[in-house]
Amino acid sequence: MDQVEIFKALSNKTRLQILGWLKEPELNFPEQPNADFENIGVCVGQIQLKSGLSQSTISEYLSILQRADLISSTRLGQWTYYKRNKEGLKKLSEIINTEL
Amino acid sequence: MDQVEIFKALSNKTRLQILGWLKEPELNFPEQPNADFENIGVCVGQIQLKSGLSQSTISEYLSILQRADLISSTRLGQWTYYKRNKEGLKKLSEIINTEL
DNA sequence: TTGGCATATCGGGAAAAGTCGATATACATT
DNA sequence: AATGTATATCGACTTTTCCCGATATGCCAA
Repeated sequence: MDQVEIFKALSNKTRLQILGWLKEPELNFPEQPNADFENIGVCVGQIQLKSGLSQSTISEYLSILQRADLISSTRLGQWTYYKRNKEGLKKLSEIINTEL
Repeated sequence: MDQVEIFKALSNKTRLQILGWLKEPELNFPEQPNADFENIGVCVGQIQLKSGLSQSTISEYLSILQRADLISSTRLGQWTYYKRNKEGLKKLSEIINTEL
């Protein structure tokens, strides 16, 4: 994954917020039946609702974050759940500490 | 400083390279008379030369990085020297570790 | 198998970023 | 004061990003 793409993914207010929300899903999203926040994540609809942006925009933003390895997704039935990707975030932290 | 602006500053290949070069100036730039790399930094002309981009572009890139608190500048005579800003980089690392 | 949701993808218009050459400014030397 | 050199700013053009509505796809229930 290109480093520039990681920073591009982070250079948007809404996308940064999404990552922040996913860090503490219990605080930022309503209770979810049949899907543990920690293991599975938060579904697209909830994230969209919270963001106030259109469905298509949020879907695209999530895929940008995923391509940058900052989040990962799980499909369950008709829902897609997204959660933080700890490895990707750790790698980013290392880039900053060792290369910049 | 807005977090988004920090990530925008980093979402460009050349600007990332500049930060990398400034991390180890002795390895990346020729000897400089009258200006210690550690204390004062590297002058704009050397950075431009190494980047291959135009003078105006590099001047602007350096000011983008400076506005994001990632580098700082010192004017000495007709030269402006830029160096890494450790505090800003540390703050960035903390943002990633605590907010994302 | 038809209809209804949830999500993804497509096409596009507006705004921002990338990058340049030309010009301005600031300082140093003669 | 005039010239030369280093850097900054301006104006313009091209490319990319933002964000939307419309449409497609995938899955489930009746």
